[in-house]
Amino acid sequence: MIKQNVATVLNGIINKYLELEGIIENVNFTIEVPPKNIDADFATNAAMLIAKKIKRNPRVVAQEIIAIISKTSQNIIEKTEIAGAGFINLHIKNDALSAELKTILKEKNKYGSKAANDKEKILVEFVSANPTGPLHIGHGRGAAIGDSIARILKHLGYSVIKEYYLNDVGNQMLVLANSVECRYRQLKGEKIDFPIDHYQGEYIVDIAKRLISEGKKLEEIDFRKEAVKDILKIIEEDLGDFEVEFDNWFSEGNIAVVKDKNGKTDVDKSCQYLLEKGDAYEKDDALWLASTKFGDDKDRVLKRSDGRYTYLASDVAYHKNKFERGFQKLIDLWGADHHGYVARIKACVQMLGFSKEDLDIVLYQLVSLVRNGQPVAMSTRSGEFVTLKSVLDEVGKDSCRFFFLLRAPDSQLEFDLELAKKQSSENPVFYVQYVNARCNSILKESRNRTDIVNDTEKINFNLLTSKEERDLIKKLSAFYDTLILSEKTMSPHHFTLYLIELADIYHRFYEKCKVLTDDANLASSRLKLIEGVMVIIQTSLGLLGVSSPDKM
RNA sequence: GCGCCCAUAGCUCAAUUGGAUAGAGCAUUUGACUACGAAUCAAAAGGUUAGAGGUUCAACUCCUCUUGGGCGCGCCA
Repeated sequence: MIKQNVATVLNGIINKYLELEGIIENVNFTIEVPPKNIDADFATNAAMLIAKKIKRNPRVVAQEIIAIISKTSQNIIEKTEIAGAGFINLHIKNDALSAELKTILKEKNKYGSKAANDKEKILVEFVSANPTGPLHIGHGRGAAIGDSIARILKHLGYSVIKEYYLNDVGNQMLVLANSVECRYRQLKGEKIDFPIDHYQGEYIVDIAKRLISEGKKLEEIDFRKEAVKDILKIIEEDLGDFEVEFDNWFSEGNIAVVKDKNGKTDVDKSCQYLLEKGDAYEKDDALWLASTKFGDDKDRVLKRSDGRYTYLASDVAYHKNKFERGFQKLIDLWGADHHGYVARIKACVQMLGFSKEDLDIVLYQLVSLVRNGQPVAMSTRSGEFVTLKSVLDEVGKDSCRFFFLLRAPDSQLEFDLELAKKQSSENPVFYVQYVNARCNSILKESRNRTDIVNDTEKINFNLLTSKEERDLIKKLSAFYDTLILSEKTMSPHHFTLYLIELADIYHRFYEKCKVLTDDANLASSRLKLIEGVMVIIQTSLGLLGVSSPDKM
């Protein structure tokens, strides 16, 4: 949070400066880590932005600002200089870095957290795969991203609920039920063809086999119920292996089937609501959503002329239900192939009286699997799709989750099974986990010494002055920046990149600075730095759902 | 035809949302283990950010067009 402290200080100074210049509006300046060739801890573009507003030379403005800094901010900022077109470069005092390290050691895995009190309630809905088969690898990416977003928001103090929306009614359920029934009949010796558009997977046969082994007779079987039961069990096991846990499973039946005392479902009522409000209308015997009012390409059907509702009608009722449960913010994770639905759902949200920002839709691109340079085909109905389970069994949970989170959700992900399996430097998961193992090894070794000081209060942090040590502390503090950035962009991939960079800086520190030196004071303070590294590595990996082994 | 996303080093991808000389990993070349783990480090090489215009003190980032790719456009889910 060093950056935030600097920001607070600079904000005060800039506002004061603006006041003197008679400028009322705010200036949205940035504080950044300068490129490697620049010798400074942070840099700000404030002077350039102000100069533009008041039409003066940016370097002159910068000069006036650093004059104020040197008068008022000596507790944090060691020195400043002007560079380039008018950047102000800032050098941070060692005391400020030490203080940050102490905070990390004190707060441990709560570092960067905020009090949970008056924060928003957020609902993150993800995976939500139809219960028609095991999860495939695309669902896995959604699971990894959704779960990680939830963990990040939780760490930031939000009250977060993770929900799985279960489409357990409707057309595909009939197909599913019929698929199982066909397999059942075939196993019983009937010569019937299995329809080409039905679910081909072996798991369908397994369900039929179970029903036969339990001695169930054809007439007494509810194939839909039996199939959903077994498949849900499979999905729950897959998610369990992936260490993704849901707080709530929301059945579509709740809103589409369950009726109140007037015989109305939630879907009936929300359609009625829209109709009365004028956001839905009847045409050609169907009920239409006037989504063009809120920027959609065309209006959409809610209820077909044959009286059946569309999927969209359920979705309206479902999102209404979410808001009614008291969530201020909804986050939906969808595969990118659903992007065409964004406009209409955002329209619904606004018709329900909320702002379109109250619903955040994170689209993630598909995963393309590669094995031996050959792309692996993925189709949910072909029967030869790649299940999440098969990938998990092959490469392990940690690699799998890390790889899914390696890229921004928006970019397509190439998942190389052979690479993810490698326990070598080619594999970034191991590169990061190795840091924790190395640190742990040093801690273990340090216990053989009697001259090490353990009490943080008695440590002399001013001994940590080398470039490597300073870089490491600054990077630990950037954990918070990464949290904020991940929240802002709804994208956990910043953490995988952060961890790789942190590991890089740690390994450089390791080469240059021997921790267990003969100098007991120096060794003690460096050990505290190691502890800080472990706190941040473990917390960060935790946010990604990846473990931090003590040894590898 | 219309809409959304994308195009960055040989490959897979970043770039703190408009900042300084565009960065990592892999692959290639060269060096470093009698110090806490070499699953590591140091160094070299690799780029007209698809192309052309525009806005800006500053553009991979914003705007327009062109080219090439992915996806979506049903009273399907």
